[in-house]
Amino acid sequence: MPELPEVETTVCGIRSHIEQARVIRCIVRESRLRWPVPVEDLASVVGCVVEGVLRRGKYIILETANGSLLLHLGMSGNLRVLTGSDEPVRKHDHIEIMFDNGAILRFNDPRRFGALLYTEKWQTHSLIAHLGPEPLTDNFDLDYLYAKAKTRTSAIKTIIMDSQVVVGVGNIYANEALFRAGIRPSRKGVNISKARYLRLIDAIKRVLEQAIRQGGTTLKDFADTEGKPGYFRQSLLVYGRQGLPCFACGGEIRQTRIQNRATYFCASCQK
DNA sequence: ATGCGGACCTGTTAGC
DNA sequence: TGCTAACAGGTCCGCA
Repeated sequence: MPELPEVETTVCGIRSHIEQARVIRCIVRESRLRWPVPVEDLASVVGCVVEGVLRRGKYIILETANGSLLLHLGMSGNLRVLTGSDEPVRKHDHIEIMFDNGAILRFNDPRRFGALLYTEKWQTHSLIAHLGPEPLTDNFDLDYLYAKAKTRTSAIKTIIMDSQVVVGVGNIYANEALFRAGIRPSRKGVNISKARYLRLIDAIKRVLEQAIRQGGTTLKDFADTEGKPGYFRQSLLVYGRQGLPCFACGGEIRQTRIQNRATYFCASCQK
């Protein structure tokens, strides 16, 4: 489900409710997520104040003085904030984190590709330590990406979806950014000029920023922390549009597979 | 060191 | 209508 904009939307949605609130209880109904939820370790943060709600790549971090919770939404995960009257527990509501101000964080994840982990120091955690730069910072620039891509033999789409190269670019936004940059997803990264990498970096930043402004992309079931969908779907130019006319030239959008992921492009606009 | 396929899951949809 | 297969927003791991 979630790529960077959806995770960012989620983080912004929960922050005002739980920052500076104290964790009073964690309920784990289903511990079989991507990795077993370390129920014992979660006790470390009970009684602690959430001092920061951060995002690194697609990981959500709840920071306390006694360690942090690391949350990943996987493909189908969703976080809701409950405040008032409780809503009934539904299928796949696996985890609940309760706070002293009455707020409840409820994690729902049908496919269970998501994760909840505890770490004393998230910055050096093995899942975080080797991540590439954040795409919306100045660290993600032409010199960096050009140098990085030159060492790779794979398609540019594969390269920008590699979280060791840059975090947060999932399948939807990789397709969208490559269309906006006029680059064929299958083109080898080594065969792209500096000028075109500049367009690509610009396109990645623009598409992610726009998606964040619109609350992410709801294809089927993404919802923000209040249960509302994201509206970037209406701004998708190629994703899911196979057989339909290209918005730029009228040609037919084609679908193929790269790294076994659905890939969409316009053969005349993207070379 | 990089690249690829498989693995982890459930739910929805397309096809017969 | 009903069964089956394919596919879905992610990404780690093991092997070549």
